Amino acid sequence: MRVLEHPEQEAIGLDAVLAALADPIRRRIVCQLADGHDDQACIAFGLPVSKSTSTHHFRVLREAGVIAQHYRGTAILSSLRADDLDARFPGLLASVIAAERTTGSPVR
Amino acid sequence: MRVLEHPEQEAIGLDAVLAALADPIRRRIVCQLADGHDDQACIAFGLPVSKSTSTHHFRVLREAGVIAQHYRGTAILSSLRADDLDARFPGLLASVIAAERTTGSPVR
DNA sequence: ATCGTAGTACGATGAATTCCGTACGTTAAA
DNA sequence: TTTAACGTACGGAATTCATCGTACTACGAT
Repeated sequence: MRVLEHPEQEAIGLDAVLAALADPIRRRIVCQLADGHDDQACIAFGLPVSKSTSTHHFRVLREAGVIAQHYRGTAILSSLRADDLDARFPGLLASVIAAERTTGSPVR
Repeated sequence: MRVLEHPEQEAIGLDAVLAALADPIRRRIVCQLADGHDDQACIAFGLPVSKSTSTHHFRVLREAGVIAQHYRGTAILSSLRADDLDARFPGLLASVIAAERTTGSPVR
């Protein structure tokens, strides 16, 4: 089983996090995770992009330290690293999610 | 005197704001403005880039709606649009500034 | 053992970004 | 009026990014 690299909490960088959250598709993923959908495969997010592009976006989020991923069978389950993010950048994730909810495009 | 375009408060986009704040030079500008240095010309920020690159970064911040700019003589004074940002994306600017202060590179 | 599903690797492409230097415009000061 | 200061416009080079298709691997189910 392949190993999925995750940055340690102290290694999470503001540049990477903000850049990761600057993309609407990635914010959509984050919002769905925040809604509690951390038990579904990447493919089940219904993103309007190809499978390989989807892989790319999940990887950017993981390498930035925004999400954690682990295998379950052939699927990968993702979850928000809300605690790590809030410890390092207090309030940041919450304000971005709130902003996306109020001004972003509705999902579907 | 040339006109400096600024987006209306309702037209400020989360994509543009996050992308603008994802750059360390631009966060440095924002932090200096938050420190009250809104009475100095762009050139006085002591940025480690050329004059034309500096112009570029200030323009990105202005067009994203993060800062306001107006001429005074040949100089341009910039200020944070903290109220507009907080109205549209509550808490976002504050958390980014706090994050930059605690984890970013110190400004000289 | 075969097949299907979830995701990855790789390479390509086009668009956007970062940065620079040079030349120019506008305004204030000498 | 001449000069200096501040910023812009433009063009170019290097880099990064989002996206895709195709081919592949890993795992589970049949």
